[in-house]
Amino acid sequence: MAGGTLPGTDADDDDGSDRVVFHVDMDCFYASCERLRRPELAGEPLVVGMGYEAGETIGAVATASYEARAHGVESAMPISEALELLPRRANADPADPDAPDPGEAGRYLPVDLDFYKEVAGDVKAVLRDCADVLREVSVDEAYLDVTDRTAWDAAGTPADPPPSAAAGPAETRTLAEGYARHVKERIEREAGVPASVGVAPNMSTAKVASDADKPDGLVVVPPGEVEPFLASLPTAEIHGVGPVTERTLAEMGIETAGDLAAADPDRLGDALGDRGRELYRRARGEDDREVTPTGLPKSLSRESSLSTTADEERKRETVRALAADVARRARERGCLYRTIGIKAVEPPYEVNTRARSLPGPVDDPDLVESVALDLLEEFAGDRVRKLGVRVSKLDFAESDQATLGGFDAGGGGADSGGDGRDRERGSEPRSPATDGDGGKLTDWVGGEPDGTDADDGGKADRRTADGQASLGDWS
DNA sequence: TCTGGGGTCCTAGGACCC
DNA sequence: TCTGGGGTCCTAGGACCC
Repeated sequence: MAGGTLPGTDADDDDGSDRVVFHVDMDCFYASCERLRRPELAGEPLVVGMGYEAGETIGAVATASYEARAHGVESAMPISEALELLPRRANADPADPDAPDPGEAGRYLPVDLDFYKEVAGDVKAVLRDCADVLREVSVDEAYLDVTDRTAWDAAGTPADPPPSAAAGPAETRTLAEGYARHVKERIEREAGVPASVGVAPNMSTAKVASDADKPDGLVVVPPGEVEPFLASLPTAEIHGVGPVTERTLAEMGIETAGDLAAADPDRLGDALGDRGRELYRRARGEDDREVTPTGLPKSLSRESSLSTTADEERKRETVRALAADVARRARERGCLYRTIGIKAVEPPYEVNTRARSLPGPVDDPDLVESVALDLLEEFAGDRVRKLGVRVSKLDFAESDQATLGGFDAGGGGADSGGDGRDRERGSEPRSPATDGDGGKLTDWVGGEPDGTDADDGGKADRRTADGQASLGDWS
């Protein structure tokens, strides 16, 4: 075992393993990044909108600074609604008596993900340096297993008065708390953005802890205090409880994590399936998931909203663009895909998905387009408000190392983790369509959505409805 | 809350195979 | 021809997360 650095870190745990898990959660990350490069925005209400363009009212709130949240602006809120709560500061003209009060106005900026990824790269560098196992959940969130770097032992000398931030009995400060503070301060110093850190013996509790005192929080939940820490929280605070589950639980009389922990697991299982039993365990602080490094993606997709339309050419044009983009990203990341799908959202908000699997993995932009367009045919004549294209059943085995980590070298770099390491190299260098067994192309290119044409011995009449595009690659 | 974009995982039914 | 059960793969939808 690598470095049982501290006395008592290794095998003294009674209940199997007292791991030390950190959950690091950047505070309103996009807003913090904007302030990093525009310090004059500090202290001002700031809204970062996705799908937003300067001066427009379209899009949704990706991140609101805490100052903006004080005005009621929330994540995912339409920009138009946010603007009613918090007018644009640009409109606050002191000379105009009708203009909003500058003190009651905020800044609105569009999302600049490439820049945020650069900053996230700095954060990631600190985290990698501080932990043996790092799982990046998203651009602004990660789990660290630091069991081998610190411990739950009480910190030695109570040199200074407890900073009071940590939950739990302040008098029992632990080495883990000190280490978390160190990590937090390094992030702030080296990346220039604030983070909240939750410290606990497992992932799900650490997650809740990082959320418990945002922003700039540090909440430590030692092994013995997990259940009491969780007990008073509303069920929605438990990771995995969304609006639907929250309602279901409430109907069962379960309002808090404490209620959940005391509920009958079989009853939860009946109501919610395996998830119910899992949530029961989490509410009790039981979570033995290992912190594992971020893996490679399982799917890649693009979608975009349209003003509701039934215009066929408009829909097809949108799908073509989305398909091209998805295919390009797949190629950049050096992955093949075996399933191509679309999403069509009809008003008011009916989500439809259709997908078709291929005989073997491919990297073929033309095929993505033709299959996506073909799947779209089913919605001919329907009004849609959003369209999407997705590839899945990804296969990185054949990818050349060069492109694997190669999300554009420059600004965009530092993409989410999973830089292609590990991965049982699948022995056979698979090339597109090797195991394709030739026939039945019509099953997935051109032709009717399904089943028709009884595939008569797979004669593969290579000229199909409209899928001529890339069949060549396959025969 | 009339809803932006990129993901993950789970469930359920059907096809197909043995 | 009737029939059981198990396993796998596929598609579609749903809930959830950030």
